[in-house]
Amino acid sequence: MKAKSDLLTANREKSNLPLARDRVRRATVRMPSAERREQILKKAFEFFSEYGLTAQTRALAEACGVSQRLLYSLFPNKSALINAVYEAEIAGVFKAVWFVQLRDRSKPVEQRLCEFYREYYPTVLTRRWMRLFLYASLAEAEMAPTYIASIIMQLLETVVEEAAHEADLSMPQSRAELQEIGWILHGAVSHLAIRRHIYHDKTQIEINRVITLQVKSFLGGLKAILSARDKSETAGIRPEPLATPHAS
Amino acid sequence: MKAKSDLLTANREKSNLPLARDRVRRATVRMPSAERREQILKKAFEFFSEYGLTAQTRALAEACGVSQRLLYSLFPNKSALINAVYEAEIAGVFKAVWFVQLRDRSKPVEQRLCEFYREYYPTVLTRRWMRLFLYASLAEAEMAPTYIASIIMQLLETVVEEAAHEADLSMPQSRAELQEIGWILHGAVSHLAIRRHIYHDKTQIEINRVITLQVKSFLGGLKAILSARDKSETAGIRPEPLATPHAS
DNA sequence: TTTAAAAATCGTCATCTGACGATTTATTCT
DNA sequence: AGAATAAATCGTCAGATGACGATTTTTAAA
Repeated sequence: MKAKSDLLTANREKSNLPLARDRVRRATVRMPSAERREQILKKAFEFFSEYGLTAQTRALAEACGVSQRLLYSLFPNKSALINAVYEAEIAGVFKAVWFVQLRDRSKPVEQRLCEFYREYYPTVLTRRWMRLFLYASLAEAEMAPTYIASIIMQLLETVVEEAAHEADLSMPQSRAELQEIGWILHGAVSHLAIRRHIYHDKTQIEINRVITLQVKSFLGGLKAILSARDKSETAGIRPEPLATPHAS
Repeated sequence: MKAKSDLLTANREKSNLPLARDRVRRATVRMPSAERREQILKKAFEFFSEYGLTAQTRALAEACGVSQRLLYSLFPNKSALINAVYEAEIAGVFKAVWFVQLRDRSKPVEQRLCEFYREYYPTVLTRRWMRLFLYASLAEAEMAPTYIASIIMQLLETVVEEAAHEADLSMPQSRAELQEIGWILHGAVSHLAIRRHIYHDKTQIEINRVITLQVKSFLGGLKAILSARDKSETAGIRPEPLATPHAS
């Protein structure tokens, strides 16, 4: 057998010989190109996130119930198609309101963080999003950094600033350190998504419960790595070398 | 151009026409098959972790300086080759001593955890290890769970047990919850590796510094999610419903 | 030095795969 | 209804790509 072991590729399982008659069901209805384009992008998102960026256009076309050639009428090439999917489904899902909600000091930070991650997790860190993001990051060097640089960095700063403010802790000395601290929580939540969606972790504990644990742990831990705030300053990064002393 | 955009595949960059003469340097020295096998496995590790499991055997052979056919004399097929790599380079790198060191109560847990992760990170969570692990996890469902189930679970329990013991905190009610708590730290460190090796994070903060922050944060946060220990018990999971109360 | 076993390569097959010119089929406009 | 336009498919090309039988080359034993 010329198998190729499904470990390596992700072709349609359709080994059933495509006899001339009874041909594969193709586009039954004619759509305006823009609409069909959207439909294909949607399917492509599912498809590539499941089988990887190296999965074949023929298989995608089949999944769309459309001829492979049509893909090339709507997109100049495979790479452009993938980029379009990435643009639509990866880069554009973060909601701007989240920043507002995270800064709403009428609620305690713990609540704000829990609420945020309980929405962020099922909205952004879905199986499809995670997988496509990882496939893209592994293959291409630019995609992940773009998303992270433009959005996550801002998020990390907001989270740490709000948490530090409420606990009366001084902000980290440098922006880099601030980000690493923000990543402690954001990384834990992201890794939770990776475990569940990529590593197929079977843990049954409810997501919201886990997020609560992570948020509580983060807020509690913050006191151990940031020094108490010297009354005066309000927010913003002060290049004050208070620093966290190295340990051991 | 029939490009295929290097986003999608990972063929040798050798577009330079392989003129008949001046042919590619091939195995100059004859090796006993076992030795050559090892050499190929080593290269294959670099190769597949860099370009993904779908990268081509011809390119691998070239990287090895060996004919493609030889690969098939040493391994029954590509899939078996990949499994051999995974077995050797992914599954077998965890050092048993680490468990002993983590349980050495003559040192404070913070020190033990820092020392452990400062060794675990550069030993296990290397660029190659991470990338191959992810490629394999994305493609195959069994690989990650095997590693995680057999080793990491045990690690998580050790970490939480040691940390809880030193801080006089009661152990979590269930094994599942214990693991989720252990993942807070382990996930943060793992995600750090993902950021640096997969997302190409440019942060310049030294790894050991970050690990210190994460360990401190974890230990500090533990007090916020585990209740103080009722004097008596020593260790091991007690199915005592002390539990961490749900929040918000 | 001869010779046999092992190591390594050559050459090739069958299929896969991205790409796209040519053609057909459906829809809309007059 | 007939023509023009857009939607979709057919069929195919050229280069990949896993696999492997046949052959050559090296090494070491006799």
